[in-house]
Amino acid sequence: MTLEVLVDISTDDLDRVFDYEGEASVGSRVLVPFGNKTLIGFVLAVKEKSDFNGRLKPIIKVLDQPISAEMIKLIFYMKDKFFLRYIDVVRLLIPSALRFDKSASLKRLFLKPSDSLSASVSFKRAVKQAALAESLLSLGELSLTKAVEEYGTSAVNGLIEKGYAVKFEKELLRIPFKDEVAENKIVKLTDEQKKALEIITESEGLYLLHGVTGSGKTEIYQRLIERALSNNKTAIMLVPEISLTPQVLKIMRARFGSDVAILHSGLSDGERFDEWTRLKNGEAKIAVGARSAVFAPLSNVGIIIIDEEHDSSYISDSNPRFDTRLIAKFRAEYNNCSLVLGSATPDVETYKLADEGKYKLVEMPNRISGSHLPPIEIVSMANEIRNGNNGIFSYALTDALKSTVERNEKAMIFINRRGFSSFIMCRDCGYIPVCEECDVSLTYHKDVEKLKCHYCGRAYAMPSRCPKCGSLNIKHGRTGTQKVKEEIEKSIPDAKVIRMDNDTTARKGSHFEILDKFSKGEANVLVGTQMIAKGHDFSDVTLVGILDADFSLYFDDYRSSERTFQLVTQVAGRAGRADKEGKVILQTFSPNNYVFRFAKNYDYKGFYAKEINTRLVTKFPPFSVIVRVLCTGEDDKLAFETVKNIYLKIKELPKDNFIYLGAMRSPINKIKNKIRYQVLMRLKCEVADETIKIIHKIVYENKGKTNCFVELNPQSLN
DNA sequence: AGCACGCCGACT
DNA sequence: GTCGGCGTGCTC
Repeated sequence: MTLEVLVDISTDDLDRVFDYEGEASVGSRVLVPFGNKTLIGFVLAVKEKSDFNGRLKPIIKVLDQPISAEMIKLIFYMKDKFFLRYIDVVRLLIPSALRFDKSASLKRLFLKPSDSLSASVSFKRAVKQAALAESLLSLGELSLTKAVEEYGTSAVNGLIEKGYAVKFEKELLRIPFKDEVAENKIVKLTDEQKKALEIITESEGLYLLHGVTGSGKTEIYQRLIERALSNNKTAIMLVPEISLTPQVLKIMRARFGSDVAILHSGLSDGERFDEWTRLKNGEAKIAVGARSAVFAPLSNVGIIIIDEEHDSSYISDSNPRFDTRLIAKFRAEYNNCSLVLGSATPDVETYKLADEGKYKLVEMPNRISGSHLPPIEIVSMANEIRNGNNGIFSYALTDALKSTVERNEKAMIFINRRGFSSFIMCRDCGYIPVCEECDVSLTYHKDVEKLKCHYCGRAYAMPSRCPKCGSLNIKHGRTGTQKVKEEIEKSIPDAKVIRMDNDTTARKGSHFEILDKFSKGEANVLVGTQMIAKGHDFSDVTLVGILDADFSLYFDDYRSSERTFQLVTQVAGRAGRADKEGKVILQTFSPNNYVFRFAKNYDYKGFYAKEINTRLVTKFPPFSVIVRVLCTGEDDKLAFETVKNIYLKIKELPKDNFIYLGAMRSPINKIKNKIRYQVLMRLKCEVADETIKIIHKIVYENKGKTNCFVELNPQSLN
């Protein structure tokens, strides 16, 4: 038989199948001779006869069959939809262990005591060896890695040399967090939850579950998973990477035990392989994880859930670029099961789909505890300055912090810090310069002392005084967590402040340590960036402070209003769960902005109505598609020639397809010594699909040696 | 991705 | 004369 084999090398030239002679089924992993070396390949199709003009080489051997029929279809779908290389998709589908380990065996080395070892053996001065011998005797065996970790290589080798211990191989699948089990609380559903569940289980389809923080969405998810399992099916549940905390995992383990397999970026290759294998061979039936878990090797999927559906981590913005939600939709359709997107603040684009009836909208507007969402107090920072307060904290927030600490309760202070470019704002009137063409706020570029629009590239002179009120107090800059911590400690000596941001969580696991300290009460004020916004439930947080709420509001992104609304809602939801009422203080220079007006009332629908109208008028997504072709390279001239060619070719397309089309230096025009040019455009929806196809083709044909990539609705335009 | 083939400069 | 630079092309 002739096999169409995809070879495990990621280049454009090799992004096609090669014919081989052999017997293997579709989805097999095979070893093939390629050129003068041997490579791992994947059988994508089988046929009787090859039309290759030459003699076919036979495959060397069939290794296993890691790719299911569904996944084969998914490969073609993703290639077509996201313009990816076949092999890059395959690499998403299989654990990396299958790409290197020749036999990818599940065997691992263990250590066990030999017959000559007994408790009476004396080790004299070899303390470590004695300790190792003791634990071997009491435990019977120890994995080699663990033995080395705890007792050191010399002790392990010493014991083996003396003949007291022997190495042996054993099959083992590691189960992450298997010991971390919380108690499984059986809860009674509220009427609202019952109703939501009823709607979702009525028929297979696409659902948007819009429920406020604390409305009990997790319980709904678990019931849906239970239902799938009892129908002898499997389940996939996706959560944003940062909310994939031990808490979440414990809850799932408590409910479903070892039926759960966890897939996320923190796993080692071995752990990932193990979890993948348990899903593949049916030992585990539920895949829980970040976006890559959407590729879980499950068959007969009964439910797919995406929690915090609006989270930007579901869109991969590098290397293989894809939208997890579309893949989930593909799998749901293939398996004829439901897809449930859950959020308190859905993506505006998703909500529009629900509005149009493409997703069935299920609503849970109330908290299960019956408690209210915490009231949000909006403080005008311009007013504070007028009243003589030039600090980071408003009087109101300082007072609230003091009394929270006095009452022995906890507070969270949230600093908004997205991206690394900054905008300019008048500290007196709140004026923000925007682009005359695009109506998005301008970004300050220190290197050239200019303000730039990231959507059209236009540059403006940096004003020395506010064009609106004439104030000289117009500036940029931001506050870090360190500074905030010091300020609090200075004004409230009793506060025990802990901070959490990229700097303090660089080390693996430090994330959890910080949250643990805060949870146990070793600290009573948590200062942090985005990462404190999600998922963590601390029962006794009664105050949430949001500093600089504007920072993301004027971020140079058409989604900045949406992001800010989501952020404020999410952060506010951290206050006052369980029995204690909480409150939120939001500091801003634009207290009258509609985002805050709607956020104050937790009025998502009101916000949506306003926002979708703005998008319609300004012709931003979902009423257009933004496409960016980014070309980078060390050779300025070459990169410039490339963008120029690509731009001119794109310009030949019907003018009517574009709302905007331009070529320019990228706003940050050099990264790691590589020059960056870009072609930026906004396409009309009706022609977007076909135009994007053509653009990909143009880029492919013209890029030469320049690095080029096409981004759709990019998260950032740096 | 590798690796062979191939055509011009500096060298024991 | 030759060794070797890496540009171009091919891999079923």
